[in-house]
Amino acid sequence: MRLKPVARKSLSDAVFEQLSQEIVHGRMRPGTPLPSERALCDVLRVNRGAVREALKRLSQAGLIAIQHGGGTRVLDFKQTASLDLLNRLLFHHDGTVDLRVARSVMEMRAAMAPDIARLAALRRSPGQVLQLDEMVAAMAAQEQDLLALQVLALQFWDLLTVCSENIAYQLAFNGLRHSYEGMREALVEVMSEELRDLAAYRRIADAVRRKDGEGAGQSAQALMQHGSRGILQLLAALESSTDDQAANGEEDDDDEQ
Amino acid sequence: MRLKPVARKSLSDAVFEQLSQEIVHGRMRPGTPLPSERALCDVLRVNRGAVREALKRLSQAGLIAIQHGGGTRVLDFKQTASLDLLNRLLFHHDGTVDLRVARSVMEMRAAMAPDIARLAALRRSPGQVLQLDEMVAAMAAQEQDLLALQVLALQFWDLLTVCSENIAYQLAFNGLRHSYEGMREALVEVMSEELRDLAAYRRIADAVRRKDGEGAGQSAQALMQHGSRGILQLLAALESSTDDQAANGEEDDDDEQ
DNA sequence: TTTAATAACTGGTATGACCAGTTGACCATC
DNA sequence: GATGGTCAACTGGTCATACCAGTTATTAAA
Repeated sequence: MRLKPVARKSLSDAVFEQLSQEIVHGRMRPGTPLPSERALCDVLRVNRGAVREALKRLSQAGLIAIQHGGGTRVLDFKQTASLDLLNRLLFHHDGTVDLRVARSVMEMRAAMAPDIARLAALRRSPGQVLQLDEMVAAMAAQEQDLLALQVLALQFWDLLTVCSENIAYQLAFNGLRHSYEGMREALVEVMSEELRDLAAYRRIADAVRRKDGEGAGQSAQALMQHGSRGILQLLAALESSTDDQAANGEEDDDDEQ
Repeated sequence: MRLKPVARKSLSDAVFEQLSQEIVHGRMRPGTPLPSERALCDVLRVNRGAVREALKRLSQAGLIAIQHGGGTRVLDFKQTASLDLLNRLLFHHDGTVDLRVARSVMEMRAAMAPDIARLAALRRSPGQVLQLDEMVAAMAAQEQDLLALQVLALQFWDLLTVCSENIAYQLAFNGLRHSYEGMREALVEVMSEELRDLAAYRRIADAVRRKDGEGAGQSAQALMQHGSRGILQLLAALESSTDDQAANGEEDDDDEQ
């Protein structure tokens, strides 16, 4: 019997959740005016303060635009939202994972990792080298447990990102991690090849010790490649079997003129 | 006579601004408990609703953690915030640009651009090819005006990111763009070499037309490299001339053991 | 010493009033 | 016909005052 802490949501959280889902899943198109705050109070049966707190958060997240006296309208979140929206986009309303979003996350991960490793090698402190060694040792000790390896791998990359001394990478990593953790357990099998490749993590850590930026980058790229392969294959297979939205033309087109 | 819309901030915006600056600039360390909502009302001379709206936004931005009944404390934003915090980090309290943050943005940009171009080449629609052509043509027409070129280049990359059909890249690009626009005019000179290299943009657009992912990626990498060079040199020069916080040891160390 | 009740915090919700900005209809003016 | 003023009916923004709900340190009882 595995019990989890009961989720406790404040009213404004619930309002935020409902409205953001409506917007993100396309039930409220960009440009659509939102009901007035007082109208939302009526519909949602909460006080105006709760509604306002939620609207302020939606505004900050880039989902809506509020104008004093003029009303509130839905924005195109693809142009205005930031990475922390990923975990909301990751799941369909039925709880299944949106594979296009998952693929996006894996692609971005693969592009960033080599440069993170490269910079980490150039800028790491001596103490961080030791931390990386401990990390790799911990992974070697957990070689059997894929889930534990996955967590450790995440921590490994977290540490490497800190070593890179690049605040943009750190913040982007935070956003990616939040969404990645949402699908982590679902991916543990397809990523087993990457997770078990302890030698690759070793190579990265060694290159970082040598301050060998290129070596670290290449090792990271190799690790990402043979790790992402399985996922991309899985996604391609699932996509070809679910051609439900294939309304428009497919590949091998030429310029229409 | 160039007039701009007058800036109008709501109270909760002002509160959010003040508190986030306090946190981001390190005057409130992670773990520090915030004053209670009622205490903040007293200090800031605003009603509790305004304070609560601001706190909810700070919580969503990953800067604080609110616990019902338990109080509110400051988080380590480097571990919990997302990319949209960049534009707040970019400026010191005196208004000058934080060069470490600027360097981070340029590095991340350089790492993402080649993969964005690669994916765009693989997934673009015929219509998007035409849009890219128009974009390059518009840049050729503005060859003299660096500021206009900079704006167009930003739009070029925006379009390319849309072509990549990678939602993570799109969201990350939004975050980077917001911070980039904050330092855009300051960088126009150092980036002139990149902005004037219309042939490179042409090469990328052509590779995208040919669905040549590798070609597009390489062209993008080349463009980024010779564009970022000037900036990194500038940053290195400025850093070496301002060695004020060089309390700890410098390079060429070895493992302490 | 341990445990249970409690008082004094904390944040969360509710209500009703009023201030302030926007919009559109209407109207006088030019 | 175009311009600018007036006004009513929206919209969001601010405020004060309750009270509910959860946490924590204190205190009294076992």
